[in-house]
Amino acid sequence: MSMSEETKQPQPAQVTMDTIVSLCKRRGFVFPSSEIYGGFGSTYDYGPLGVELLRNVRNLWWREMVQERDDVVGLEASILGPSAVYEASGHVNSFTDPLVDCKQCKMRWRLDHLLEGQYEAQYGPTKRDSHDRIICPNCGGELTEPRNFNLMFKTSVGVLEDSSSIAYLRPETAQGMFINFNNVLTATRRKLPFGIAQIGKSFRNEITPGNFVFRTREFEQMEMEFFVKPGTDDEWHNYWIEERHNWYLKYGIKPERIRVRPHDKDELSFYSKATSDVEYLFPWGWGELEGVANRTNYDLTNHAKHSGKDLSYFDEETKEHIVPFVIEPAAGATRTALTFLIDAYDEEPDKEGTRVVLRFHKAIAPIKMAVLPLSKKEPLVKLARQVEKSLRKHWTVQYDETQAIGRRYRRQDEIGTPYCITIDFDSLNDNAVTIRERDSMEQVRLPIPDLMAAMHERFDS
RNA sequence: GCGGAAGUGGCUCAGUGGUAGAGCAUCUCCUUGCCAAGGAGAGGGUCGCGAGUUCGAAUCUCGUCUUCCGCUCCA
Repeated sequence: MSMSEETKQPQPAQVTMDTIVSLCKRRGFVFPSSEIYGGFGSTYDYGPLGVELLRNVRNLWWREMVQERDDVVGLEASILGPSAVYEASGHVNSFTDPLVDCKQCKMRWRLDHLLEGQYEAQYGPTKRDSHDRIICPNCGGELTEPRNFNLMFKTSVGVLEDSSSIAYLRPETAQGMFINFNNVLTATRRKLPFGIAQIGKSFRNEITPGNFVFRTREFEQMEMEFFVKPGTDDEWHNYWIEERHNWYLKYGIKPERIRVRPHDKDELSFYSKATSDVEYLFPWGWGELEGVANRTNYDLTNHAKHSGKDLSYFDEETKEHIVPFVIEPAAGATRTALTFLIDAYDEEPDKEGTRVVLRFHKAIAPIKMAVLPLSKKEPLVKLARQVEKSLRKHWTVQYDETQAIGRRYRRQDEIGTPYCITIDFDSLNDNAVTIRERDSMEQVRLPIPDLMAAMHERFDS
C-alpha cells in the first residue's frame, strides 16, 4: 500500500473507550449496573442523560420507520415466549455454538467453524491427527469434546416445578412479528409490500460480551420485518440497505466512519439468503450497527409448518396463495446510542486546557437547551426561571446559575447541548436574551416574545 | 471457560507493612459578570469483597467478584 492510499484509510475515532466510559459515568449517561454490589457483568443502567439520548434514538427511528410511512405498522410483542416458537424459528437448534477448547494451549474454537475451514486464512487448512480427530489449529494439541452453548436465556413458567413449562427470553424481537403476521394482516387489511416494526429488549447469553454497551446480554433492538412478493426481494433488500445507511448520515454520523459490508456466503445466519451490515468504525475497529437481511420465507414457512396455521398471503392479482419474503433491517438501539456518543465526541484546545464537546445532531442531543442567568441576582433569576418554565413545555432544558458563565458553557458543551440561552442585566430593560450556539459559538440577541418561535424554527425543520 | 493486566473519594491517579493523599469535579460564602477568573471554607474513601499471616495489612498469601485485552460472538 502506498503512502497516499494509506492516508486515505478512514481513521477510527480518536477518542478511547476509557474516555467515553468515564464521561458516561461522570455526566450521567451510563452507569455500570448493580455497582454498589460489586457490579453485574454485561449490564448497564442508563442515567438521566443516557435515557434521553436513548429515547431520542428510539423516537426518531419509530417516527421515520413507522409513523411517517404508510407501509409499515407497529407492534409490541411479549418478551417471554414458549419453546414452540423458538423450536419453529430454529433458535433452539441453530442458535447454539459448539465450542471446543484446546487442552494444551487453552485456545477456544467453534467446532462448526473448524469443520467449515473458517480459520484457514489465519491457520491454514483444518488439521487432523492419526485418529482423524480435529486438532488445535494453533498448537496441534488435543481438543475437548464439543460443548453446546445455546445463546438463549431459558426459564420456566408455572408455580409447580413438574407442571411448569420451559420458556425463553426472546433472542430477537423478530419472531413477534412473524407469529403475529396473520393478526396484523387481518386487523390492518394490508397489501404487500408492508412491514411490521418493533422496538424492545432482547436477550442473548453471549459467551463474551464486551466493549462497554456494544455487546451486552440484555440489549434493545429496533427491528422491522418488511414482507414482499417473492421475486421482488432483492430489489427491496437494496432499497432498505440504502435507506438505513442514509439514516445514520442524516443524523450526523461521519461518512468516512460508516460503511455497508455485504456478508460472505459462509457468514450468513441460518435464516438468511443475503445480509449486508451497516458498520461503524469504533475505536477498536469496524463493528456492526445494523444488519439488513433477506430472511426469505424461512420464518413464515417454518411457523406455518410447526403451528399448523396457514400463514400465506392471497395475491389478488395472480389469484395465488404465496408466502411472502422478508427483508429485515435490524438495528441495536443501545448500540446506536453509543455510536452517536462516540461520533459526536470532540476535543479542542482551550485557553485553560481542553474543551470537550459532544457535537450531537440537534435531534439526538439529550438536552436541547440550557437557561443561564448571568448573575444570581434576584431579578435575573426570576426572569430566567420564567423563560426556563415556558421552554420546558416543548424541550428538555437544563437550568444552571452556579459559577462563572464560561464554566457553564463548558458543562453544556460536554453533554452536547446545542443552545445556551443567557439572561443578562440588559434583559431586564430590553426583555431580550442571547442564544449561544454550541458549534459556531455565535451569539444571537432575541426578544423573549420571539424566543419560542425561534427555537421551534431550529428544532422542527 | 482459559491466558495476560487491573480494581484506592464522582473522575484520573500517587501511596508496597505503622493512625488514608493529590489534581480535577461537587457544595457554601464573598467577589466578578459572556466562554473552564480570584479568595475563604466544606462534604466525600473501613483502599472491590471475604478469609489468612502479623502486635499491626491499601500494601504480603489464598479465595471470590468485577473490569479491560485476546480466543468466541454479531443488534
